[in-house]
Amino acid sequence: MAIGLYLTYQEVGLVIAAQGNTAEKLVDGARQLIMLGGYNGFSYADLAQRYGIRKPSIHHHFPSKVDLVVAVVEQGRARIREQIAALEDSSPAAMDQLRMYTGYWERCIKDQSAPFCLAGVLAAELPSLPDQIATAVRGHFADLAEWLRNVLALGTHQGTMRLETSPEMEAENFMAAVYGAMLVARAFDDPDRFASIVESLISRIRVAEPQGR
Amino acid sequence: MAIGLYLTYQEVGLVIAAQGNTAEKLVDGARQLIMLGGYNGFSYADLAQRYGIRKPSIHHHFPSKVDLVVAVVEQGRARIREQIAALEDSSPAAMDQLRMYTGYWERCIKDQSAPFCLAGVLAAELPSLPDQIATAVRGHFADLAEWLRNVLALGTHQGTMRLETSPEMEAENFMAAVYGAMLVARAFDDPDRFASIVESLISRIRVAEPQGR
DNA sequence: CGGCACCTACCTACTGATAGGTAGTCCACT
DNA sequence: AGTGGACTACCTATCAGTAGGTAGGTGCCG
Repeated sequence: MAIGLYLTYQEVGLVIAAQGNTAEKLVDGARQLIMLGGYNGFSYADLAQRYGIRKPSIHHHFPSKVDLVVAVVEQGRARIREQIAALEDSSPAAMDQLRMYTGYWERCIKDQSAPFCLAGVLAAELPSLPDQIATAVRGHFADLAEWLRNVLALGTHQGTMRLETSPEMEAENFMAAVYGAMLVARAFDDPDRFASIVESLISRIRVAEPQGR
Repeated sequence: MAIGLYLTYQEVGLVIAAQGNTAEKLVDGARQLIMLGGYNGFSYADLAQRYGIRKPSIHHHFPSKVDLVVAVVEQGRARIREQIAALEDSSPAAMDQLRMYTGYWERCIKDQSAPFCLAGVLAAELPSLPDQIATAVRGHFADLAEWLRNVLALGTHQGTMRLETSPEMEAENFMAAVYGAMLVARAFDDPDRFASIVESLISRIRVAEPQGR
C-alpha cells in the first residue's frame, strides 16, 4: 500500500494518503482502527482527522457507522475469497496453502501492518455489536472454517497431513489455535509467540517428509 | 450469587441487587458488561441504571473509569490466585487441576454466566487501552502462563501428561487454544464448540490410562 | 450526656468534550 | 445542467468527570 504524508490546509498534522478513492480509504482506515480498539474504539472524528476531511463527508460515503463497519468486514471477506482462489491456482498442495495462510499472518503481525484479525477483535465484543455487523463477523468465521476444513481434507487426501479426528473438528481446533495465538502475541506484545504456536500447530498435522526430501 | 429484583423509587425498572457493598456490586457489574462489549462497550450510566444509583455515586467509589476497570481485572487475578491455591489443596493431581480449569470455563460458557474471559476481551483491544489497564491485563496472562507451565511440568513428572515440547511452549499452546476456543464458541454462538476443542486439546496431552483403570 | 468533628455514601446540577448524524450549500467535472 | 463529493453549521444524546450539598453514622472531648 502506498503511504504518503502531507499537510492539510487547516491544521498542521499528519494525514495519511492511502491509494484509491475516499470510500476505499475510509474502509481501510476503519479497518486499521478497529484492529487496534474494536468497534467502539474509533469514531468518525478519528477517521476525518486521519484523512484530512470533515466528519459529515464520511456520512456521505457511509450514512451510518454500521454501514461503514459492515463494509469493512465484507471487504475483508471478499479479499479472503480472492486470496483463496489465487492460492488454489498458485499451489495445489494443501500444506502449501495452509503455510501461506499462516505465513500471511506471521508477516502481518511481525511488521504490525495488521497485528490482529479484524474479525477476531470484533468477535471478542460480538454480543454488544449491532446485528448487521455481528452477522458479517459470523459469516467470516463460517467462511474460514469451511476453507480450513477443505484444505485439511485435501491434505489428508494428498498424504501430506494426518488428522487425529475429522476435518471439521480439526479445522475448528486449528482456527481456535490461530486466533488464540494472535491474542497471546498481543497480550505478550511479542510477534514471535504467534509464530511458535502456529509452528507446533502445523507440525502436529504434517506428515513427516521422507528423509531424502 | 444472589440476584434479586426490586423497583427503585424514582423509575420503574429492573435493578439488579448483587450481594456485597456498592463498590463490590459495581466491580461485578462492570465485569459482566466488559465481558459483553469490552472497555468502550459500557459506561458509568449503564452501571448507574443497573444498580439504581446516580452516576456520580460511582465516581465516589471509583474516581475514574480506569480505576474501576483496573479493580475489575485485579479482582479477577486475585480470585484466580485463590482458586489455584484451593485447587492445589483439593487435588495434587495435575491432570485433575487442568480439568478443573477447563471445566470451570465450560460451565461458565454453557450457562452464559461468564461467556468469555474478561481479560480475553480486553486483550483483543489492548493497543487502545489506558496503560494501567493494559498492564493489569498483561499481568493476568503472565499469571496464567506461569500456572499452566507449572501444571504441565507437574503432570509430566506425575506421568499423567506427555508433552511434545517444553512446558513453556506447551503452556502457551494450551492457553492460545483455550482462548481461541472461547472466541470460536462466541463467533458460532455455540458453547459446545468450546468443550469439543478443549477435549481434543487435553486428549493430546493426556497419557492413556491403563485399560483396567 | 451533649455537642462537635469527621466520615461514608449518596444526591442534584452541572461542565466541556465527543459521539453519531442531519440540513443545506458550494463547486468542479462531466 | 446534473451529479458526486466535499464543505459549513448545526443537532441531540451521551460521554467521563466535577462542584457542592445532604443524610446518617461514628467517635471523641468536655
